[in-house]
Amino acid sequence: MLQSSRAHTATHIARQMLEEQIREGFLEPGSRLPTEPELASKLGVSRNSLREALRALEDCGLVTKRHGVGTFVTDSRPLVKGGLERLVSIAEFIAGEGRQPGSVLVQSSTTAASPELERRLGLTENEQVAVVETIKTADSQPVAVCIDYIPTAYLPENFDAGALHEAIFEGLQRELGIVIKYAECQIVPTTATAALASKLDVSEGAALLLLDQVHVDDRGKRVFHSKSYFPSNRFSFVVIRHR
Amino acid sequence: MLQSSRAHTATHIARQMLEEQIREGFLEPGSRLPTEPELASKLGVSRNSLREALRALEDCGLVTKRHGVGTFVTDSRPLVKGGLERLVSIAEFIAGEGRQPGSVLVQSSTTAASPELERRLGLTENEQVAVVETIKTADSQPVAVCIDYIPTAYLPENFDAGALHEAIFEGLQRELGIVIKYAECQIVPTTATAALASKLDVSEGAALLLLDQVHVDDRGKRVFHSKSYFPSNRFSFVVIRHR
DNA sequence: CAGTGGTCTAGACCACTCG
DNA sequence: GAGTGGTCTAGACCACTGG
Repeated sequence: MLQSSRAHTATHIARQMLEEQIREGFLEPGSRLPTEPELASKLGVSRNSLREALRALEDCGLVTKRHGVGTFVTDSRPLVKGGLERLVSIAEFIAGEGRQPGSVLVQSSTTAASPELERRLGLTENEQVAVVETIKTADSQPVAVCIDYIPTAYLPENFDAGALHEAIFEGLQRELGIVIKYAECQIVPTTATAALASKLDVSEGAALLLLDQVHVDDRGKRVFHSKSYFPSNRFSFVVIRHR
Repeated sequence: MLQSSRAHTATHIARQMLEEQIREGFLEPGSRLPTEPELASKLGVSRNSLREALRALEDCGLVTKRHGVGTFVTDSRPLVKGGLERLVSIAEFIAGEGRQPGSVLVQSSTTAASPELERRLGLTENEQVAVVETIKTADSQPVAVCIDYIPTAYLPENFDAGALHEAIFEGLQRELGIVIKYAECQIVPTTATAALASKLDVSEGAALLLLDQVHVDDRGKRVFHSKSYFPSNRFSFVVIRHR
């Protein structure tokens, strides 16, 4: 019996075994799984743990439950690409697509927060924010322009916010102990201004996707704001919408 | 003790009581909740049920948990508007914003499925699809153009697919017993063609958001495809992205 | 080390679906 | 009515955090 590096928990064990059997094709798409009590005893876990595992698989779209009927292996292929529900950095996103991520610093400065920023981040008046603008690349090709707005109040004296540009999540955690837990992401279609067009190597007026995000830490504090611009044809974002 | 209409389950009871106390301000933002065993006994439910309730509240962003520390009332305001993770019809979405939804049928016809459609819906060759195009309105103002593609194989002989245009989810369920469970939604920024511009009353080249969706039923079958176009300034979509 | 949330178990009963 | 998933309970132990 293979043991994976970590993940001893009963739920993980059940999830892994089921997922493997489904992905390897031992369980036919469309076929019914054994009943929950049966499966639980077969896998040597409690029914509760099994149910947690099944829930995870259902979230990934691998199985479908029907109350009073049974649990079935989903018979449509996975298909899913992006998965916007998960908050990952652009670099992680690019790496996940099998390409080489890069980041070019365009500018790093400090200005007064706009009223809009004050509202979004819950700042008091007259606060300063560090503004860090970068171009993200995949295999050296520009794929996104990202502008981060970080209140200087959170940063140490004379801290160079530009140093965070390559990996802001990791940087905040390592340098400042701030753990980003989720982002509220507003999805806005827009068109390329001349400035954005030249940075992204698209024509002016081309369709862009703007992800306008407020990042919140594990204490519920809104830590920073970011705007990321993606050309429509160079990235594909997907969300699974449940009824 | 108030009883709400339905929702007797222990989890729902716990969730409601906590949510009420948070929203009414009896629990200060940022304050710590009692420990789970305490809360569970106070609310008269098992710790397991309480934990399910807390998980739901965490998903809504009302509370935040920190392992080994406690559970806290999130201190940022809710802010959330759209919530793209939930699959709701455009009419429901509009009604949820407090406006009057409407639907105008533009055309209803039948054609051969494109290769792209065949791939997305897993069709065999030479299948026919019903194409239903509508303009969705909010308080009589156009806010979206929606085109649905439904394989005729799923429809009864001589069924008028145009009849579904007002409420396709309900129609499919009532007429055909098909229950849509989720959609795989691709998010695509685009610009208005002349045809779309006139229907949406925006200028040509204006930024639009296209939600390109494949709808899947409770058996994992991909039932129909839809494309919905929204002007950027008339709708706002939000996703909560968790790390 | 004490206190917290995270996970697990075994057993019970409820709610839904379908023949 | 038989069989399925949905929910609940009580009690136990594990894993993390912070003083």
